[in-house]
Amino acid sequence: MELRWMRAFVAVATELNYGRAALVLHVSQPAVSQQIRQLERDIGVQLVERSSRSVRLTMAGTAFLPRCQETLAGADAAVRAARNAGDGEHGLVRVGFVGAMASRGVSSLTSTVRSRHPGVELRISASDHSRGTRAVQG
Amino acid sequence: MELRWMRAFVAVATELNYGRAALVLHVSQPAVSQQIRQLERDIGVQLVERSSRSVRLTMAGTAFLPRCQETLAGADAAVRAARNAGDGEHGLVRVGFVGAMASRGVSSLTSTVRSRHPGVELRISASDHSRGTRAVQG
DNA sequence: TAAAAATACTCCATAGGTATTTTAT
DNA sequence: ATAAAATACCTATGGAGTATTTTTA
Repeated sequence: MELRWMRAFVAVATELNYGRAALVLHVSQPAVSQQIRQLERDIGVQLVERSSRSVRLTMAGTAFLPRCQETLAGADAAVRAARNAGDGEHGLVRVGFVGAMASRGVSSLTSTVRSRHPGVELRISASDHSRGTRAVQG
Repeated sequence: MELRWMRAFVAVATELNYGRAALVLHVSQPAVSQQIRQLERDIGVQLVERSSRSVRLTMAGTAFLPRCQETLAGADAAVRAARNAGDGEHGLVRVGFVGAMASRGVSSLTSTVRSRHPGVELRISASDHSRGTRAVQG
């Protein structure tokens, strides 16, 4: 099963017309024909009843449609969730250390942070006096 | 977004090891690498933090995983629903008509039934006497 | 006969495989 | 030194396009 085929099926089921479905999907009409055939081959069940004059859904197609839409919506939600969680995972973080702190495992810590948050620019500065050292995010 | 990539991601997130994920997916290890890279390119966010010694999920990957599993489960459910609805849409149906019934729009009716339920073998018989005419499904 | 889907074919992109290299422990 | 992922490269399958044919209302 591939989402491409599901998208094609939803377009066809919605438009009930391969040509219009093709326009919606921004592909050619034969491409839609092929996608539906592959989908049907994959499932092993005919979903669309075609003639040169009308397109209808079979019972299987009717049962498939809402689940298909749910799945596509779920995929979109998954992508949004990932992008959303990824936001904030970039920018600049400045970190300052004072005195002996600077030599105690800082480098392994920074390499860990750098590999785990590769989009974040991390700037480390060691200093004897706390003046001028600060952490800024964004 | 394609389900293939989601399947690869779930395998990697589960195994936390590209080689084992490849075994689960029945593909080679470089294929898994490529699928994850395509997935990340598609989403535009890094999902997996790799080194030659460890595989971890980023925050985005952690957020993506459960939604991904839901989506894959949804796709399976959609396929099952279609197959289930398709069941019973095959077999043999014998239909008999008596007298004038046989000539009143039967052929258009049968052609409609045949196109809408292509897996069903439909046998029509016209008869003057009702003896021997019956409907059987299965 | 006209509108719409299927078919035939061609081309390109993507998927996947093997061999090898890089990297981190 | 070793185990694991990345890279390079090659091949093949699938996807998509154009042109054409078939079908049915």
